[in-house]
Amino acid sequence: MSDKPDYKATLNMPQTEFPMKANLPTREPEQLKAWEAMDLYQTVQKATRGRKQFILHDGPPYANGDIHLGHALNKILKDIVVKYAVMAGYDSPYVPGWDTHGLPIELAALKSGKVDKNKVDPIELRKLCTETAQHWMATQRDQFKRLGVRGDWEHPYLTLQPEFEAKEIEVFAAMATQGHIYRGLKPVYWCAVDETALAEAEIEYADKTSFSIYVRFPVVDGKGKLPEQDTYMVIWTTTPWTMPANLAICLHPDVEYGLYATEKGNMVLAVALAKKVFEAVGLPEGELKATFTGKELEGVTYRHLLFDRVSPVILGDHVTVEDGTGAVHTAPGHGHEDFIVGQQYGIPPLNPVNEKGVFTEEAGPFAGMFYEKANPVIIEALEQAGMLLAHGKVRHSYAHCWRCKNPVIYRATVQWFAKVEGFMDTAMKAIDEVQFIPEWGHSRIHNMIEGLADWCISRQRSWGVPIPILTCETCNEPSFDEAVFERVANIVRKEGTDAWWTRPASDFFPEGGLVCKHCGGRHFKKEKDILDVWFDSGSSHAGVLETRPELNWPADLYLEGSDQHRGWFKSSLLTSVVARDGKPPYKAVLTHGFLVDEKGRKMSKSEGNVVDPLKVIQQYGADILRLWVASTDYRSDVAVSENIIKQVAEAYRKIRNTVRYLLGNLSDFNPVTEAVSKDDMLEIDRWAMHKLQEVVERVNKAYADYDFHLVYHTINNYCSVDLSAIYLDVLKDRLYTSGKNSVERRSAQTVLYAVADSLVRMLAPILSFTAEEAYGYLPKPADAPATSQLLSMPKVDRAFVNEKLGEQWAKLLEVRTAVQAVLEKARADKHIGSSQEAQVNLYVTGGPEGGLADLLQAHLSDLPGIFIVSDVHLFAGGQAAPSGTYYGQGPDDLSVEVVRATGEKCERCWNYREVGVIEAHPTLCERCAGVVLSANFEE
RNA sequence: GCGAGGGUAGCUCAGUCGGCUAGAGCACUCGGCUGAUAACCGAGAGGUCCCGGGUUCGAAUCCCGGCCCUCGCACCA
Repeated sequence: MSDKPDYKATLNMPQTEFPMKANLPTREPEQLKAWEAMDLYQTVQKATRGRKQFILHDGPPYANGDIHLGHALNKILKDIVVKYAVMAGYDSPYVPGWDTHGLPIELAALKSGKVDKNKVDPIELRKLCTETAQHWMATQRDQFKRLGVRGDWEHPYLTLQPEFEAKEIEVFAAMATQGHIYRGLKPVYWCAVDETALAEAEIEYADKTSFSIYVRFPVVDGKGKLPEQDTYMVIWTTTPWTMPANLAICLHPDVEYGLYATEKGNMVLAVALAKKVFEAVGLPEGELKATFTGKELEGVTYRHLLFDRVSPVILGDHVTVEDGTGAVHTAPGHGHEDFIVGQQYGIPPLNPVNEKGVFTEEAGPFAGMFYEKANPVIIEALEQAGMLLAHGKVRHSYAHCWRCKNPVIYRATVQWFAKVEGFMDTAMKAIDEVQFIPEWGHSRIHNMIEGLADWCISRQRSWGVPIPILTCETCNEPSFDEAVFERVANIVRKEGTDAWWTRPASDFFPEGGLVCKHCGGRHFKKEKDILDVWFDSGSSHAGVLETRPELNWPADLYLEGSDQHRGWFKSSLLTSVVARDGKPPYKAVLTHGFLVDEKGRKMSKSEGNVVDPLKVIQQYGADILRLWVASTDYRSDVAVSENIIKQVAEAYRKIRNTVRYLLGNLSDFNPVTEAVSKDDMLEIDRWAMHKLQEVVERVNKAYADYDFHLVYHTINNYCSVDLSAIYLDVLKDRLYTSGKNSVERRSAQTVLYAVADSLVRMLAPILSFTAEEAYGYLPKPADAPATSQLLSMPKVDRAFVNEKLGEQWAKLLEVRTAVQAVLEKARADKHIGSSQEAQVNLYVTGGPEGGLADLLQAHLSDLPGIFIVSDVHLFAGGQAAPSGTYYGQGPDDLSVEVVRATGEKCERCWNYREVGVIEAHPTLCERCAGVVLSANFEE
């Protein structure tokens, strides 16, 4: 031994290669490669085969564009659920999917310029669409993988896969053969310039100047309420060209209508609007002769003078008294509400406008005119017929085609529908079996289905699954022949849906040909429309759960944003209850909210508050994004901003450092051979084990309840308070200065190992990268799995649950807090610096048996360690009160005094003690000298 | 307009059979340590529990009425 012994070298300082700096953006991709190399997904699947299943069925995102934060939120939540399920003992396969058909992809393909929009062959276009969809699917797949999401990425499901399409056709067939599919007229947005129907998504609103006309219709049958001479219903409209299609006038049942005598006859209009209307038509306000509710006027009829047609007055809740006359011109062929209310009264839509926007013969004198050009002509005709009260111009918001920017019209066209009425009750009954999380999801979807109109499932496009209907060329009646559907499904299963376009209709005939049930015709044509993409994704429960051997129908869980109550949850439910015997496709539905910024505003490019997940990954790492997801209560809206991400990154560092410190103190610990049994543990270590059980219990419950933010907060608090600020701080002296193999040190390490091991497990579903990294540094038994993701969740070890111990230590920690307050006073005056420079005197008057005095007395030898001071003196039984400069009150009647510690600073443990008791080590306290001596002896 | 959900420190969240002075972590400020060191420990400051009524001895919590935000629907004749 040299003259200047290096006592620091005799300490057991933490040692670990686990880096403090996470450097996630570079480390994570390496981890991903390692997972790829070990085929993580299949490895987990193999290891969990045969267990009880928990199937989360992935809702397919639309394969169009890079992922945004909403995607990331959704996929990370799913990943947490699935990883927890596996760790909780289930076989939980995860097959991700994509929605690959539909308009946005078709438009993107058209926009690519590789095909001529006006003369493109459907097959050519569909090929291009396939490429577009595949491209984005691959892009998104890589981005999802980068998030650390574990799934069967090599075998995802796509709605364009033949097997999926065949199943979808079978679902359609089931609906059709049960009589739930029909063909009908429905007004859709129509661009007369592009000559195509437009989806809602292709509409944009812009200001437009329109005509504004007031029109009167003479009453024919007043139903005993209205006079039939010189009496008129008065309406207002901004679209004169829809007058030829007028088939009704709609009133609100509860609005008050007045019969006004004017110089132009008796007029019926809403009382609330009378003043405005008379002003607008330039008449003195008429004399109010009688009033009626709308309801009382139902069934009154009036004459359309341009077409000599008698039509009814009907009722509708959509009527308001904000504009117009309170009596709404109703043309079921040209308006959505008009169509619906018309349906209720059995008034079929009249559409005298062709696909070019030109009036047909049905429009009589206006036939051949472009609808917009007809406006002034019609106004003139109304004037001639004595119907026009006034005309002017108005500027208002109006729907335009997003591609050609021209105003669009509503136009009734032939569409295919699912008759929801036929299975609405079944659907509502089915959801009673479903668990909704949060619970309000049930009423939300219930209300939605209750008010559901028929589902328009046809689209006049090429990129999708065809409606597999053959129509008789002779009588134009559709065939619902089961054998045809079966044939289509079988061919599609082999060749994909291109076959519908490439093969002749006769290829889909059953053996022996097809005969029209109505006219006996033998020639059929193929339906040209395709199915709504919601029908695609709505069939995924059949197309995926029933076709993959590792999955099963129904799913245990669907997990999507709350907008999917109206979307995927609904469409899946509707197809399922029809095609699968009234059963819902899911046992539980979990929803998350939407992304907003710190102020609660939705994310939008124009607001500049959009957070890009790819950038967050680049800057902070996927684990930060994952931790952010876990930190939020996702059931309501989820706030995110640069600032919030930064804060999560801070919390991450705390957790990481805690884990690092644990690992550092376990570098020389073998949990198999060196663990200390419970009975040999120090009391504070048993208390730490007790606290760990509490945390494990709370975390398990939080996971099971999908309360991931409680997992986050529990672990965060645990790391900061119980571990870092209390237990680990107290432990330092013992870990560093005790003999390497002493029971004191091994006892602490036994706890630290349990804590580190549990933390890795509890964190694995959330901080998948970091948990895996830490797992690599954790001492492990020989049979430990190759990945942290195959560990089980820690279970509460009842042997360590000790409520009494918990209470006692809660009290001791209260005393500790009081001591720290007094230490702080002494420190503020520079009386002490390190707390080890202090001695603490505790004054307490005995109190009841088992009271504070007893508690302190029993733990007297532990107290210096707990307070991290050099000495503690206890004065129980009413001895002298504190007389020093630094004192304060503790719990009960405890007084705390801080004085400078006596003795000298031990060079090794820095406590103030009597040093030099053992001559060989004149600067060490007796304990340290002993440790050093026996260490030398061992060597 | 209708339906659903939400509003507690700067941030993320606890807190309901109504009950101590509304809590935690982080961030912030100040201090300590220098044997977890781009760490660690301590202390402090920080709140009109969205607003206004009501019930009650007592309301973040229950009731009524507003405001704001989010999702969905409807409307824009």
